Amino acid sequence: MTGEAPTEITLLRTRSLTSVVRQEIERLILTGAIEAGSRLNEQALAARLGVSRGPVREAIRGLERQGLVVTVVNQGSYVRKVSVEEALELYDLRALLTARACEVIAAGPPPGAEARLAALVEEMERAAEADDAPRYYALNLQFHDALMELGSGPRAQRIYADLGNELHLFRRRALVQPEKMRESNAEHAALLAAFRARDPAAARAAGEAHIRGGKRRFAASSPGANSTKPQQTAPGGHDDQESPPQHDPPQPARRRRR
Amino acid sequence: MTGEAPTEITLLRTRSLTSVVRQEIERLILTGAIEAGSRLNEQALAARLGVSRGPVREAIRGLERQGLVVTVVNQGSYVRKVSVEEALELYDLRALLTARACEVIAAGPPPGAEARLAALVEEMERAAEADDAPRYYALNLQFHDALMELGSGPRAQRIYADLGNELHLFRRRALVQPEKMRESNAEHAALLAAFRARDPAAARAAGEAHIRGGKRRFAASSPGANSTKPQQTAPGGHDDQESPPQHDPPQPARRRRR
DNA sequence: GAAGTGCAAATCGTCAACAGTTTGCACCCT
DNA sequence: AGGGTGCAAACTGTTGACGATTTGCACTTC
Repeated sequence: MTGEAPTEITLLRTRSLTSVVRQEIERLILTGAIEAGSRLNEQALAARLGVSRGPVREAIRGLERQGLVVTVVNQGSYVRKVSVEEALELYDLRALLTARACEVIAAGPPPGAEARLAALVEEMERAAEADDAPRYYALNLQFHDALMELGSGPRAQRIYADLGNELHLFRRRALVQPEKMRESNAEHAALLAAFRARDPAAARAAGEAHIRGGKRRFAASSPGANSTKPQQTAPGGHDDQESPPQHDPPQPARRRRR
Repeated sequence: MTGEAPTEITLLRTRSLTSVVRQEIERLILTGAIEAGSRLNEQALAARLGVSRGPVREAIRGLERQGLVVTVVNQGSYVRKVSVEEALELYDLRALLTARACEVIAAGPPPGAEARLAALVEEMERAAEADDAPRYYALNLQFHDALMELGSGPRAQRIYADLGNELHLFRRRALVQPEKMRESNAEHAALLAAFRARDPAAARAAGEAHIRGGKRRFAASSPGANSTKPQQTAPGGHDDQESPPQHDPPQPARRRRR
């Protein structure tokens, strides 16, 4: 062919296959196409993506470090299952980062920051009135991303994003309920007011309160918070430093075929 | 069995080769044996560790996600070089996490926590008086790890550890100066006092102040904070999402042989 | 003499294959 | 009939090899 468009082949020149594969697997996990707790079959994934097992394995290692999957030695990799306790900690950490970002923004907001945030709050208001939960959800995401972008460095933003992804793994993300949207957006408005007042302490408090509110709403909608033990968490304490006395079958999720 | 000691062979049964390789490469990087900015030669590493290139590549992917190395497509992986700006952000984030941990500890210290921390401060005091910087450094590390362990969840601890590792990449860690040790340990003592007083707010402030003090001491000892641009940082904004208009040779660190 | 061009070596990215381990079913024994 | 054992298939872990790209030196040319 003479006039080749930027097809897949062309993309491979500027981006490693491993990178593409990881992004795709990550997408599959986050959208729930792979569902938490299930096994990642390497050759099945390789076949599905039309590549060899090498890139797939490398991609999985990255995901492992990212906290999305856990791997058992001669057994395979599983999509990580976050327990209630872990999810709550994730909320706490996000609260910490958000609060800090809000503090910074209030101390010296970049030009256009307030207008941008105000516009988002405005749109969320309309979405809430229309009971358009998906739209509210998307806007809310944008709002928080903007918060982190305006008030944090790149490293903090990445941590925040990673925490968000991990949170997705908590058995089917709790959907926002229509009623909660107004409550949530009221907190957004309070945050905005603190920004306008140039009050860092108030902004920090409002930011933390907002995420804690989200945590509370999350905990309330959590399905009973199944009292089973945290069961399958990250292998070692640090990551994989040493794990001598610990070897429990990740879960009885059977291999399905044969 | 006849009584075989846990030799290398035995270890391979319980721990993937990739895991061992990654830990080793990480050690090489953190101890400075590989020095920041230099290239990671895959087959050289493979030969050195006595394995094939596969595990080495997988290990590098993990390190990449961890933020210790950056990879350019058809060129190779480099030990990441953190700029002054990035190092300062890392300090900020550690301050955030430490402050939170201190707050939690002061709110309800686990049994034995205060005694454990007090003992460490005591030892650091003696090390400072003896001008034993290496020992002080090690004890200080223990102290902060203990802080995180006592006042944070596992996820926060891992983030903290990762940030610490990244900080090691800032061109030859600034050594603690004899004089600074007393200053630093005084802050430790203040923290301890806040714990004993069960004053979360004071503990939080003291914790944050301490890390900020460390940041200040670090910035002061920073070699001029070379005013060159951040040059080689993480490729894309988020990680590797998309990086179309960016392709600068990581650095003119030449390939050395031929 | 300096800049541009071409070639060859080194190295990365990817693939296919081999060995070891785990797993699940079927069979056998009690 | 219930439980234990053995075997075979599937899958992971690792290796070696091939093709593609980059890079640095040498040569040519202005």
